Parts: sequence; C-alpha cells; structure tokens
Amino acid sequence: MEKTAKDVCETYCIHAEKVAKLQGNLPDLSQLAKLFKVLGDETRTKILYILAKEEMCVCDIAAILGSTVSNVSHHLRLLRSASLVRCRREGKVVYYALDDRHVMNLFTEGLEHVQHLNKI
Amino acid sequence: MEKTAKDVCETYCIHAEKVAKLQGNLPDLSQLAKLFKVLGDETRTKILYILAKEEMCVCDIAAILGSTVSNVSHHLRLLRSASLVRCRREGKVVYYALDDRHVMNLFTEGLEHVQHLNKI
DNA sequence: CCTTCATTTCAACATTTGTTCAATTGTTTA
DNA sequence: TAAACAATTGAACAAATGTTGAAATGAAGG
Repeated sequence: MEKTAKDVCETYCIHAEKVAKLQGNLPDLSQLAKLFKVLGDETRTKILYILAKEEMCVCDIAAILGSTVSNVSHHLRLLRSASLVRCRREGKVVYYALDDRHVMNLFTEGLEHVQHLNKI
Repeated sequence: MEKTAKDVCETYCIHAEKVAKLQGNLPDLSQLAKLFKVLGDETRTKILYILAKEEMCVCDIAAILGSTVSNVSHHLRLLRSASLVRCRREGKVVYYALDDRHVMNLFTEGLEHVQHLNKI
C-alpha cells in the first residue's frame, strides 16, 4: 500500500511521495503573483511600453491612450506600488519613467513567449 | 503656441511632439497582457512552481495546494490556453508539465524583481 | 454492460478589478 | 491671497475573476 487516499486534508492523491515532497514546502509566491497581476492589464502594459520609449507626464500618457488622466493616475499608482515605475515632480508636472531593468527583461521575455506562440 | 490643448480626443496634453510620436503607433499588447494575467494569480504561480519541479497529475496538485480538484482543473485550463503547461493522458490519469522554456525564464525574472525589492 | 474513478464542465456565488466622475491636493503664477 | 492647473484620491458602478459543489465525460476493469 504505497498510496493512501485521504491522508491529505480533504483531497485524495495518487502519488503520495511526490505530494509529500512539496506539501508545506511551497515558498511564498504571493508577491510574484502580485507582480504579474499588475502587469496583466492591457492599459498598464501600454503605459509600460510608452515609458520604455521615454519619460512622460500623466496627461501625455492619457492623450496617447485616449483615456482619462484619472484612469492613468490610478494605473500608475499600481505600477509604482510594484516598483515598476518611478516618478519625479517638476513644478506642477509629474514625470514617470520605468523603475529598473527587470521591467524590460520581463517585458521582452513575455513578448518572446507570445510571439513564439503566433508562429505555431 | 507649441502646445495645444484639446487637439487630442477629449484629453489635453503638454508635450505634443512626444504624444504625436506614439499616438496610434502602439503595438497590440493584448496577448502580452493576457499572458501576465494568467500568471497573476497565486494559485497558478504555485501550480507552475510545482510543475517546475516535476510532472504531476491533477489530484496530486490539489493535494499539495490543499484545494479542490475542480479548482485546480480550472486553473490548469487557463494555463494550458496560454501554452504555459501541456498535458498527456495515461489511462485515467492526466499528467501536467511546463510547456516551454519561456515559462521558467519569466518566472525567474519575476522572482528576481521581487527579491530585489525585498533587499531595499 | 455496468461500476469505478480521475478529470472536466456547468452553474452559482462572492470578491476583485477597471473605469468614470466629482472632489481634493499641491504647486505655480497673477 | 486667489486663481489656474496637473495630478491624486474617493465613491460608485459594471464587468471580470476565483472558488465551490454537483453533474457530466471518458477511460479501465470486473
């Protein structure tokens, strides 16, 4: 009897050894999921694409996107909370830019995956 | 008058040249956003972490996560639709595994970003 | 053929999320 | 000090999402 049902909470499992190795040993992936969740919105990916080109203020981003300043500001706050963008104030205008190199890497890696799929 | 308000839809902009360069020139980023959206859920990142270790069947994954088979199956369908995982049937059991190398790259790149933040 | 069992699908629900408009903040300039 | 203006914040709403339990597939074995 190498496999025992019902020894794990309320769910059954077929390969007890495999399960035992990982059960309770999962690292905290909540932050990683949060990062991807922030990236997982088309408006925000567009904003990142724009900021990858050059630093820009909120109202210009809104104009490019054809969206409202308020909406863009909300999205920028999320992006900032994930340290994907940073901002600096110059008088009344706030300029946003990409925060660090990882953003571009994630972006290009994601694009490669998507483009890879389109070729199939 | 190098800056004209209201010349772009209903929003104003400060730097007309910057805006003109990108307005209407944004590539289609919907697929990229969808990819990140699929990655942006803790249950799914956990599943990917598990499958990065080894191939596994649905009920084992559910046992490790302490979740229901139904729930895991739903998430696996999303992951499969994004070509992040693939599956093979062996009798009654369906085994899932990571689909291609991009997944791992995205994963490690994302983790680096998150871990980089924790050091600050 | 019927039963068993792993998985998938369906329907329903509560929660989260994106967007909008109005109100507010904070900075510059008249 | 007051007005103008870029940006942020808050409240409200519709739409999308994650989870659950029940019902339906589909493959293996008696």
